[in-house]
Amino acid sequence: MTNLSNFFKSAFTVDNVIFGFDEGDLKVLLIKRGEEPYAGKWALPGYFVYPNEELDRAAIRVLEELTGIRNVYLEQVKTFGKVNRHPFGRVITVAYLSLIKISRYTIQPASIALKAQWHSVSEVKELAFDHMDILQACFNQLKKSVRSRPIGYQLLPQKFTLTQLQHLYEAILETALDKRNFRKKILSMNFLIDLHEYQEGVAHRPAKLYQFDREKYESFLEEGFLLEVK
Amino acid sequence: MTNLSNFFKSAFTVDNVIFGFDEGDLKVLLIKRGEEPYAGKWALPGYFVYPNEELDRAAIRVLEELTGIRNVYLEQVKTFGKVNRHPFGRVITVAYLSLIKISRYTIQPASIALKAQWHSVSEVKELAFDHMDILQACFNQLKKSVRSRPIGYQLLPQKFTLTQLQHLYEAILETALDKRNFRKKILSMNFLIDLHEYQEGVAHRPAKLYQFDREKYESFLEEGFLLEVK
DNA sequence: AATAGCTAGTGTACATCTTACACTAAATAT
DNA sequence: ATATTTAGTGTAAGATGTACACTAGCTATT
Repeated sequence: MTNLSNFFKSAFTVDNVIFGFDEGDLKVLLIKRGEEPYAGKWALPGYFVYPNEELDRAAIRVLEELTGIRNVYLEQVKTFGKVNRHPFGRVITVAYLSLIKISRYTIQPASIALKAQWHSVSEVKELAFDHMDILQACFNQLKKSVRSRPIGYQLLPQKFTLTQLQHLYEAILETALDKRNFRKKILSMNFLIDLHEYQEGVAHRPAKLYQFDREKYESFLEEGFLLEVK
Repeated sequence: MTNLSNFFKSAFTVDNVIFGFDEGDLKVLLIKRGEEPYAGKWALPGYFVYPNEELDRAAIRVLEELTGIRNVYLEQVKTFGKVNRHPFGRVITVAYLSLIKISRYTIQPASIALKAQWHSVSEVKELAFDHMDILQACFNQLKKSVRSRPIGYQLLPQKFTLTQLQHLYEAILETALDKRNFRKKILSMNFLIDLHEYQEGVAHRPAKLYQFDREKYESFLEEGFLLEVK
């Protein structure tokens, strides 16, 4: 085949897997589609990339257009390209991942999204296209990445307790962690600042409050680390 | 924009980053392009994906067509999609990675490849398109993945010495490793079989020969491990 | 005022792993 | 006989991982 124009008949989309955390529960943001194909079905918030648009920017734009969410960091995870994954033609999709604090964002469905809602990850059973595969791949990626860099900065209140941080890890890793070992490990990494302040108005012994040492947190983000917790 | 047909004017390609190892040197397989754009320039072996072709299969096909290499395991790494990365239109490319034993394959350039040659990774300075970026990203990925699963099965002779295995790690990680610690670590993982045989005809003390315990090797491939060597 | 209920917070002993480091062994070449 | 080359080996000290149970301090309830 020497006529390259035959190749220029495909399209590509971006799909965003936005994990949300609030008060101990891990969720994923889905939209109810108002456009064919799969109109009326739940799907990941995704859409076509404009011909003159960077992939990363498209992911950001599409997310905002469909859900109203902006100012999130999106990370490319994997590209899905099965021949018949889209009924309208050959469409490959680049999957992006983010993890945000649910209460910090207001969801405003628009464009082809009739609704946009948080769903518990474990309860999602059926999605449009191959979005279940994409969700699964991104969830696996999330679990992996938790072990190699710090999380929490976007997810917890500015002042938080060690128990809150532990619950975040437990939600993502889907496992229980030993309180003492978790504290030892996290504190030894030295990216938390002890505020010498305490919770107020709780019906039990109040917990100490911490915040992230932003500089150290960010240098770990770049360099990565290896955190194994049991 | 409601007319979706405007989106179906793009193309996608696959690009293969094939790392090769033989006798201690880490190389990458490049082709000299015989087609515009970048005719006459060195590039990664990549080409357009057919509209009815799976991405993974396309990567395999393109690699064979351009270089004659087949039966390799290719792993998707990342998708590159800068708007102007291809002068003929919007083309995003999915990068695939493999690591093979150079002497086990015969290179036969064909199709748009005028030549196909191994180049030392560290000496590659300029490539067509954004292929330098792609090469860099794949090299980083290779270094990472070496730490989480076994390598060598495809790269070393069936019977090999621990020093050969160490040289492989050193070539990929671009660092020197401590002989005793490396041996202790590798042997403790238990995926090597001591053959109780020795090198012959070498002008020094002959080394013991080992082979991989295929079952254990493969179960590690699936489950992964965490190997830190210094 | 006493107590029940709840979550916070803490230490240790043991085993395992990491790291740095230098000499002897066994072959060929001269 | 000796030089040259690579193979092969052990240990001590420190760091890290793991399992595990009790006391502290608040509010709510009676």
